[in-house]
Amino acid sequence: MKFKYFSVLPQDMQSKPPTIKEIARLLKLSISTVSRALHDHRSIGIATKQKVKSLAAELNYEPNQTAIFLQQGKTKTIGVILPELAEDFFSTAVNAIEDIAYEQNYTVLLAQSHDDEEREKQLVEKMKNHRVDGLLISVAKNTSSYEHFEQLKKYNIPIVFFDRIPCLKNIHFVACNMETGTIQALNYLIKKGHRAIGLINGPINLYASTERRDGYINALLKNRLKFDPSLVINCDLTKKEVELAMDKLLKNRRKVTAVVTFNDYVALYAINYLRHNNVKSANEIVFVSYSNLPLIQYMHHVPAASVEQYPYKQGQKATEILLDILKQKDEDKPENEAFYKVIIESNLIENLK
Amino acid sequence: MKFKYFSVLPQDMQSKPPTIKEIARLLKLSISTVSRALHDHRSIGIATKQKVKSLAAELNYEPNQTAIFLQQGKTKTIGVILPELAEDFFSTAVNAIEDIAYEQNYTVLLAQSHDDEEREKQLVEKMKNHRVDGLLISVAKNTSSYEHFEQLKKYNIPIVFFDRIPCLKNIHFVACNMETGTIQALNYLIKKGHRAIGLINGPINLYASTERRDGYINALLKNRLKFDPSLVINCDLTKKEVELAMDKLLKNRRKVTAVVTFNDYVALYAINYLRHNNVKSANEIVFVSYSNLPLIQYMHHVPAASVEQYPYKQGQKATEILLDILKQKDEDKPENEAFYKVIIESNLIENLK
DNA sequence: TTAATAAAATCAAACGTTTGTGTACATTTT
DNA sequence: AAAATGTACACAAACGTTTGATTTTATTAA
Repeated sequence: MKFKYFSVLPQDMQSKPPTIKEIARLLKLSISTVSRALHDHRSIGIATKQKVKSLAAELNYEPNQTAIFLQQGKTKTIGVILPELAEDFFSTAVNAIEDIAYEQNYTVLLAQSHDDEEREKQLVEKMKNHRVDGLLISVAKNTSSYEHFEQLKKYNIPIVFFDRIPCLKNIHFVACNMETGTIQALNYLIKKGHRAIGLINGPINLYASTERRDGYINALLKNRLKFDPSLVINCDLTKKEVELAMDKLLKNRRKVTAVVTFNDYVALYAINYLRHNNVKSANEIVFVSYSNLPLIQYMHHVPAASVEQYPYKQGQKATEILLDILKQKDEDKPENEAFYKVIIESNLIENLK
Repeated sequence: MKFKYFSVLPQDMQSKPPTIKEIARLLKLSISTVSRALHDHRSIGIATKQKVKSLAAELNYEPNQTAIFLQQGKTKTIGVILPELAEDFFSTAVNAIEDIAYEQNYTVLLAQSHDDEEREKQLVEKMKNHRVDGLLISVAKNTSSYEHFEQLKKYNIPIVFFDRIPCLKNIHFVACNMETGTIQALNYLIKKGHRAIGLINGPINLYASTERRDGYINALLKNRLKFDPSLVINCDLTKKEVELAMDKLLKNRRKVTAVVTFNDYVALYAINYLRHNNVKSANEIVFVSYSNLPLIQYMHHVPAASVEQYPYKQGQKATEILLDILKQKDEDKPENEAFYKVIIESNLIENLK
């Protein structure tokens, strides 16, 4: 059982990674000297620096991050919690987050809430335990209470929300203004002659839903059309509810000729529903959606236009803000009580036929 | 500048998170007693345990993981490096990895190589510095040298490869046997009467490409058809090269009536290429691909069948193996020189029309 | 030569835990 | 009554760093 400890170690296997302690011992120097030598501290002689560095290289020394984390009280890690990686919007945002974070030597601790509030809470807890320096969150669509976020403030862990942001006053966030995009979408449809335009919207508690609704209403009013509430249907974005919503729209007393959908997935579900139920008007209904799935161009019935939400830009901006906050904390700047509130304008993009 | 340090702290803001040290001080106990009390150690009196626990709860104490990491020499974190999160195969695999890891109280450090060997190397380095307990990797498609993986062995960080595995002897891996699926695919096509079947394959250095090729050849031979090398084309899976490959197949002296593509994306690119170039035979060519993109059902020209590669199962299995290895290490089991080599059989799944 | 200065290196504490060992005191055994 | 056992706690080292304060050594100025 214990025999292996008596075996002569074959070169490097099994041997613990080298530490500055080890280097110090070998070179008959103090630990602090080694540490400072490796950091090019001015109070260390050039000759010593050389010796230390070359031995470090030879031993393949790598500083133990966990020790540094403890010592410095930070982990150089940012946590990211988002609903669903499989959604293109989020995986693109993650690309940006990773890019920026790595640039500044941060690591990314990623986790998915799968749109489950309970899991989201657990993840926040986990991130806190892991002592991430900061957190980037896009909240689950049915998250209704925000205490778990408040907790982090007590731990002095800054949060930057992006895209799916909670309705709270004092938070940092980056989001896309969906209202402008929605107005563009409606103007586009109205100009094409559509009058009965449906809106398959998301959950009522999402700010994104409110924005779409507001844009929808405002555009109608600006165009001197009256707003018919029965043409706006909220759903939880699942396939089933989308189909129900589409069905409701079809049964509306007015003949709906265009539908604006919360995102490309909703559009897909709706279009698919029409096809599979052989709805006669299937090809007559024009869709406009949000999000711009890259795969959309390969679909059989392509939405006429999509509102681009700039996921990369959002992820990028959110990360930059978070890192900026962290930097300010490092520099011990007086607690800045201002909140970053970045809003990116959405834009309608017509899809090539 | 320094004024704020004199201010009376408003309840909890700014104050450092509580530690067991703090609890010990308040309760006039030793640090070790507090630690043991929180761990329900048998040598601590029940009354003391009560006092400690209730104060801990009151102060909202949470153990500082970074300290524990250092003390225990492990981080309860597994690193995951994969090519591209946006690919559905990988995001599904990540779902499994997260699920299993969280179940066993591990955290996941995720990073994408974007199929860039250089970046992959940097990430491996980063993971090593972060002292992840183990690594899950699906290698970049153009990775040709494997020294960066060898390095980790010296650090005693186990690696489990999944799906995209390198051609190395002594490694743990989970992969899908693409040969069986490929044979099924060819049998399917041959039974339908196809004789000139093209194969748009991946990069030559990927094992997955070899498997597909082998399955392709074997199925032909078993069916007493002769193998025509000009019908097999390797490419790097980019849209451009796929189109080139498709073009080559069209120009082949034999009239290709079916094409097997490396994955659904390749199929999409190929099909799209046919459509956009108004190739007359576009609708006559039957496609069979791998991977089963969930969105495939919404495409205008759906591959007739797909070889399922079970990304969730692969991710799950790989994580289980890694955690198992870690557990064995914990229990100080004699270094087991056996390597896990799990192979999951792929299966052809016909797509509903 | 001696004091003052600069340069180079060391000491020791700290970060927050865990854990092996030591030590009181009370309780039981002989 | 002395010895053995058990209970409940404290002490201190360790994990690998960083860093303020201090000491040693070499260099320069007076």
